[in-house]
Amino acid sequence: MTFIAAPIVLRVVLSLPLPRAFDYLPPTGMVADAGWIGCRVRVPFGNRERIGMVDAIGAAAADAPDLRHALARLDVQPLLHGELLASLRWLARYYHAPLGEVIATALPAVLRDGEPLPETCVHGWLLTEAGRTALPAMRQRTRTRALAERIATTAVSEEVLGATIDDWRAAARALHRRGHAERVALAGGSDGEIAASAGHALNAAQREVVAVVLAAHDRFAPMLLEGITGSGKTEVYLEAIADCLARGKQALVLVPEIGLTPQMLRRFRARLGVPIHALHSGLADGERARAWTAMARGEGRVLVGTRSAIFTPLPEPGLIVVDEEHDASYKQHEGVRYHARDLALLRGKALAVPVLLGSATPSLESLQHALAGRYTHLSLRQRAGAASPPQVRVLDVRGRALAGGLCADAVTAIAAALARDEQVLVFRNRRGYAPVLLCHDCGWRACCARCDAASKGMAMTVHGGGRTLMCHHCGSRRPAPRACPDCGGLALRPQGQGTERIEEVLAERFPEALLLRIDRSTTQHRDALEKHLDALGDRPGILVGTQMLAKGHDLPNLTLVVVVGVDEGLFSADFRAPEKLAQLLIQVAGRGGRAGKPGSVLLQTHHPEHPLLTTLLAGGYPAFAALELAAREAAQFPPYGFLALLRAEATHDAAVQTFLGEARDAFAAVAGKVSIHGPLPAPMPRRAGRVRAQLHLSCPQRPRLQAALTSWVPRLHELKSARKVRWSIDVDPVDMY
DNA sequence: AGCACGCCGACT
DNA sequence: GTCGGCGTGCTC
Repeated sequence: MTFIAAPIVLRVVLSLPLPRAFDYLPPTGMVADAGWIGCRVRVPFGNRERIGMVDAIGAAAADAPDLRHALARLDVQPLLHGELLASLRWLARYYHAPLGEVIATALPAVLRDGEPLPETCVHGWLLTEAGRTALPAMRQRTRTRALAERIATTAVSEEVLGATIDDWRAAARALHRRGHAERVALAGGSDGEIAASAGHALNAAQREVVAVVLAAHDRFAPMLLEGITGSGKTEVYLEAIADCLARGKQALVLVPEIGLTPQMLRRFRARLGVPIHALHSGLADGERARAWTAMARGEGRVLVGTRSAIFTPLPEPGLIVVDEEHDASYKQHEGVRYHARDLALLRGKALAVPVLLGSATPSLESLQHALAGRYTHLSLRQRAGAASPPQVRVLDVRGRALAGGLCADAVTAIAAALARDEQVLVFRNRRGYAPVLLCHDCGWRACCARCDAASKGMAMTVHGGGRTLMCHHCGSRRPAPRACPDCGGLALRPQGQGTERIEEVLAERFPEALLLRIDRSTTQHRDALEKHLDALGDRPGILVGTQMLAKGHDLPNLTLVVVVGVDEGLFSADFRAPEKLAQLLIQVAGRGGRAGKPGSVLLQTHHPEHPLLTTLLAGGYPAFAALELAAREAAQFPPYGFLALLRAEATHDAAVQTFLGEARDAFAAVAGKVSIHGPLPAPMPRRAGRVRAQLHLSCPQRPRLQAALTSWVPRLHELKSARKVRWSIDVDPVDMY
């Protein structure tokens, strides 16, 4: 009897849109064991080489093709292991993305490309013997002298220098040239240069919240901290992190893209007295890898980062904080469409640590968990400072003349503010909403009869050059009316029309005023935004902008906010539009009126009596949220139902239709109780020449939706028509389009 | 995703 | 007579 042992092979995942692994023999002369799992390997792939990750080891399948050898093992110790690897596997299953793509998304670029772990030791600067001799003769009051004095007796880390001396690098170079200073390696993580400072004195409410947070350590404890603007949420985070550090644990802090500012990092550093590692899109690849590695080695104790920071290893986990947890930037909008806040909860559970979600305007998902008792619900309702809340006024624009989208009262108010040498923000709530048909005379808007009956309240959007109305939830169509069915007027127009000319109109009306436009095209990055706003300072002027202006950066001289496009949030094809509108209004209102000057907010609308508006104004966000949650429940929208989208995009409409049609046919076999709608055209064409459409899946039970997706997605990969389109699955979509 | 192989139009 | 269009198929 012959006994042939099947060779032990490496099951390797690669960064490919293929839902499978590839088998390789270990590099020549090596034997694979379980210790290889989570290590990177270089493998031949076709006629190229790629970096992959060992997902598993096992016996070669009997029908295996001729296997090739991996070329090299790149990690002695697994790069990914334990909780993080398990969480990534979960993520791949939940979002129905190939594990290789998930890993490529999770790893810093440098590591994904196969580079070794970077050096993480901290560098500092120290005066040389010659430098110490020369010090007394150095010119007083120069940066160079200040630096020399700082580093005369002990080395100071570059991080601390950066935080305390402006432009220290030039000074260091100057000293180095003369042989007066040298760069030295400090023991990793042992940067004792900054002393932790005591926190601000907390008020009673903050103390109470902190006590609850501190009591919840060493176990999974999801907490929602609902704190109005200026109530001191950050102080609570800092107390919790300080406590976490005192217990010898690491803390991970997620912030929205706009929220990670140098000021914020300085504040953390000063309060906590340890180096703060930062991770955000503005960082060079090498720096990102260094921060990741420092945390992985346990040298880094606190990491503050944006969305992708949720993939940082935490060998000594103590706490995860998600600031502004409702922020849409936590959801990835391409590739693996994960939600960092949801992953924070997943990891917190796996790591058995508290997860602190904070927001002035929590997402309805998180709020619902808190109200149902699944999250500890904490609130801070008083402003720490003395600023009084702004006065909000609704401007009914029905039948009123609009110039570039602004009504006369708004223009008058702007003129008055400018006359007082104050600043004005004209905020456009235009986030790519599809145009809903609206009667300017009476406020009537086109609604889907079918979906309205199901209490979904879906607005219909204008298609076919204004001739057709379409519901983007159920797909039904009907011709657009010529006259308003309610008032018989002829002022039907797509909402939002006309606001494109806001700046022109403002420039004509206020030729003397400083006019600053802030949007994606003028302000690519938040640094540019900060610079624009710094340059503006306190000078009187008008800011025109969208989302970007809603938060951050104090503008003490801003006293008037005019909001245009409120109706887009009230009536939209996106069921999340009201929630986003309410969050924006609260945030924008928070921008006006500081330092004793009362602010005012003007809301232009055709629906001054809309319950969402009146509830928001009378009862604030909590009252609004209660109302909106009830509507979501009636319509079985999240968080009471669960959604997934199959998105497809191509240059030819036929390719998209064919693919989605076949996908829909394939779905019939796996549907169970999951409903499917579509193909629905995406109402906002992203780029000319490309067509986008999607299938909507929904189900009141998450497991059923997941089960259907699990059987369905592999079939999608096999569809021939799939190769002619770009497609992706979006589980728990945030933006419907 | 890349990349190769494979059959049909305008060019040195 | 070739260069090259992107359709289809594969990658351990």
